[in-house]
Amino acid sequence: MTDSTRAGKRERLAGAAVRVLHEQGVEKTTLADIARAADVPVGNVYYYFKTKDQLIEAAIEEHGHHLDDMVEALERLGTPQERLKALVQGWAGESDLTARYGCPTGTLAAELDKRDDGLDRTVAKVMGRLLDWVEGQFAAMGRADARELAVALFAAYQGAALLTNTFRDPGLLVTEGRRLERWIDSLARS
Amino acid sequence: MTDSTRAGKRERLAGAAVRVLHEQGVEKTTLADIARAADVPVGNVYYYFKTKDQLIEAAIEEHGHHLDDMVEALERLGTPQERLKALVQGWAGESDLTARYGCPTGTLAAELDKRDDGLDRTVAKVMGRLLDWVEGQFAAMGRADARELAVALFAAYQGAALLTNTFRDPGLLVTEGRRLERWIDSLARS
DNA sequence: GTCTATATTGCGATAGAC
DNA sequence: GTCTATCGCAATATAGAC
Repeated sequence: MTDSTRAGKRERLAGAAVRVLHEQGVEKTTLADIARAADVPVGNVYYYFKTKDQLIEAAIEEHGHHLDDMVEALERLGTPQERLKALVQGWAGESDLTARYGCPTGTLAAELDKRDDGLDRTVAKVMGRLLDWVEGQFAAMGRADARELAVALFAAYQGAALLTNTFRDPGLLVTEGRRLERWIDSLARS
Repeated sequence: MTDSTRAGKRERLAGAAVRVLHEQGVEKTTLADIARAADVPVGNVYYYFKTKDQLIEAAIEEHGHHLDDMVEALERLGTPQERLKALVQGWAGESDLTARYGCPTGTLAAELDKRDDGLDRTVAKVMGRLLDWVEGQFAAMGRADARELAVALFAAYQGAALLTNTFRDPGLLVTEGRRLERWIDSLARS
């Protein structure tokens, strides 16, 4: 195992793809862009991934693992409302990156929907896992309408991320985050 | 003026572009796709638009006029909360189309952000006009935090449209629409 | 297993006939 | 003004040398 294969080129490519796809979007990103970011020769990509679609799929799953790790960290907090508010604070903490490139999950979902391949189903699954977890938190708060609340919270973030990106204004996401925290508190009290 | 130039090929092209760009996305749409939809020969497009970007720009402005017309119709309603609720109902009424292709404005904004040209600023202006109008309605309701509320309402819709599209479930937008209507009512009463 | 050189394709854009 | 034929380029994918 030489130094150049350290960490595995396949993993390097998938990891670089997550970053570059977020910054440039799926359509504007070439295999050369990802290969350069991963420090792997262009033609070599096809040894690890048969098609561009397979590399994108690996990137989506890698991104899904990031989200799973985040959820795992949130689980350590004491109450559901603390966990949800920490989730919102995490989103607000990425407001600068979001202003530049949008929400990684949301932009991916929007773009992949326009393609013929089935990759939009893959992002939908990743997004669905996080949405289910949010629903679980509201359910733990004793809310019968947990699903509807989960959709509302997640949609509020996704929309705020889109506006933040469109108007290049990180403050929008921060302000909306504070509003959502107050909203979560109000639900916990009722 | 022959029959084939009726309505103007330039207008036909811009109008067809609005539809096709919504359905297929900017990147997947070729000039040939738009020309076919407008029933205009491919090469002829360049007589009316010097570049693909200019055609997209014309499509954005055409879409902006649609939104302006919608706002004009809403203006005829008696109270700000009626106008805002009618806006939400209009969004919910497009839930099937939204499940298939997403919000026309939001998907356009997300995609154009990834491009080098300045077209993302053009969509931002169009979206900004609608956002300003919503803000004006909340202000007319006597709310000092009108801007924040406008962002919250618009973001809630944009996010719900994204989830509706991602999960291919029109019901999400309908349910979220009802929640937003109750929210508007609660603001009017306070 | 790794990398280079090249085949292939599809699209934006242009030249120029009518 | 309208349309056809084609150029040029960029990007995916492959063949095959090392």
